[in-house]
Amino acid sequence: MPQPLPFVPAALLNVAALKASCAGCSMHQLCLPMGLDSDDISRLDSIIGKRRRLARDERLYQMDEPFRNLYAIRFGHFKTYQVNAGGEQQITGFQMAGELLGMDAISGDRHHCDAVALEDSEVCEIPFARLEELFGEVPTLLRHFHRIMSQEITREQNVMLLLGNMRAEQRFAVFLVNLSARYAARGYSASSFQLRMSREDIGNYLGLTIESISRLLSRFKKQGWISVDKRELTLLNPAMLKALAAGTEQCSPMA
Amino acid sequence: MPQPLPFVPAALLNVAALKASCAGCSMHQLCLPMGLDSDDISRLDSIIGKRRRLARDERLYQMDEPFRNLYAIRFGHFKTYQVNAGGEQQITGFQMAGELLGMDAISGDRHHCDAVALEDSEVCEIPFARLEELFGEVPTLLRHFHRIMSQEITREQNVMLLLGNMRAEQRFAVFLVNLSARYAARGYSASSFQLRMSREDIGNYLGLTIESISRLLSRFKKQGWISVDKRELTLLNPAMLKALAAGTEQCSPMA
DNA sequence: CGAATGTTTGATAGGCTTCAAGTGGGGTGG
DNA sequence: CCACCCCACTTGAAGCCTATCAAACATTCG
Repeated sequence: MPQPLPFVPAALLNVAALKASCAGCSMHQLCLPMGLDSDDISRLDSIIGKRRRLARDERLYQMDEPFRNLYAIRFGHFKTYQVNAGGEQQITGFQMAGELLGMDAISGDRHHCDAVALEDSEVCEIPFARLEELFGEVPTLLRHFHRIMSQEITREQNVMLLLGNMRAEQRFAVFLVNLSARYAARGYSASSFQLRMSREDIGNYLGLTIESISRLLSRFKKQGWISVDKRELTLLNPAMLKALAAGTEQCSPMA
Repeated sequence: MPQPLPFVPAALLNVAALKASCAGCSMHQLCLPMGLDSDDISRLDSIIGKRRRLARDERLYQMDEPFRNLYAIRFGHFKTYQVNAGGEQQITGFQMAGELLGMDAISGDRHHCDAVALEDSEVCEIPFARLEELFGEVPTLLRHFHRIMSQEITREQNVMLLLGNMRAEQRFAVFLVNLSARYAARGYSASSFQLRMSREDIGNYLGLTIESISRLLSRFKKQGWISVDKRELTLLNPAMLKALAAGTEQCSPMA
């Protein structure tokens, strides 16, 4: 089921030309065109390749595939994961509308992980070679691109902190609070949203098992901090969850 | 004690002008100027700020400090770490000569972690604003910079895999093999080197305790895979360590 | 309706942490 | 010069958090 695009006047969505451009995309305030004037946006538009729709579980790219494009998510959700020699996989992130996929492929000219749609989704193909050409003409774009890459670095550092130092309860609270903030930034409810990923995916991302995630959900529910029905989630006590995430509030045992 | 600079003809080192330039730096094949012709290297030289020496345990920058410069390590070693609200710290990386510090600060205009010298070290200050100007004139430099940032992203993804999926033994093997490869790339011995960081730092980085690191060192020594004397380390069975790191070889219990 | 998949819950086990004590080297001050 | 102390490290014992194993339950889809 495709995601609704909130906060975009219907008039804009009805104009095909605009709809197919960055200016008309509901995500342009969060995505690559952030901060560009309309002139520069149209320059960016001119290099954007075709849009690509993916069904749930469809793969956008695969590890070791040659790198040609970055991808901006128009709507939908993705996960990215690595597979090591032993066949174990580690999910390195969940991405949503307005976020950029593929930056880890720049250094080696081939993709370093797999990207898979968690639901029916659509991305903009951004040919990286042409983007590089554009950097010379649009310094604002270049600076914003650097910020995006840097942000990805800090995001991963935060995950390292999570995986290296936190107990299961805190990890899970961080995960929920993070999702909440990102939905809020997109104009969705901060307290009520749908988990697009399976319990197994969450566990893999957080360095825990599916059973642990299930138990955490049950415990948080029993404490009255959240309510869950399948993948429909509501944060009933965001303050407590934030305190848990920050480490202000103590961890209680899993039993 | 300052590190020796290997593989640089003494003639070069004796010319002060060259010594102070990227062209004369033993790390220019690994560092920012990689792949630049001599013309572009001198352009890069012209924007490089002052060199800065740091004593062991001295801090290069601190979290939340305003971001002005990237730093290229000329010699020595650093660690970078985050501190969360609860005061817990997580080391996000160990950096050595030829590597770049501070890229995580671009997105927020302030440093996202602390950087501390593990021994007497020297860095080149690279004013980021001037570097950005130079990007417009030297596309090769820009492309290499993107590769460096992307490489940092993939490095962190590998750490996420390590922290999320691996047992203590495998983590430690990955750590040793990684150090070995980086020293080899710098012309040092791949099998024999000094650990510049404390056991506690290693443990913090790998998501383990100092006691676990100590036990791992003892076990690896007992197995004949390494020899250790204080911080002097020799890999006696690199193949086994690589197999452990890859997950090909099974983990044995810690007892 | 039945098989397959995803999830929940319980019992047990194990790997690593925590707590504790001891070792050893380097530096300092007498 | 040497005794002392401090710090980093090592080693042992016990406990806990989470994984693993197992089974039941729910849901989806053919």
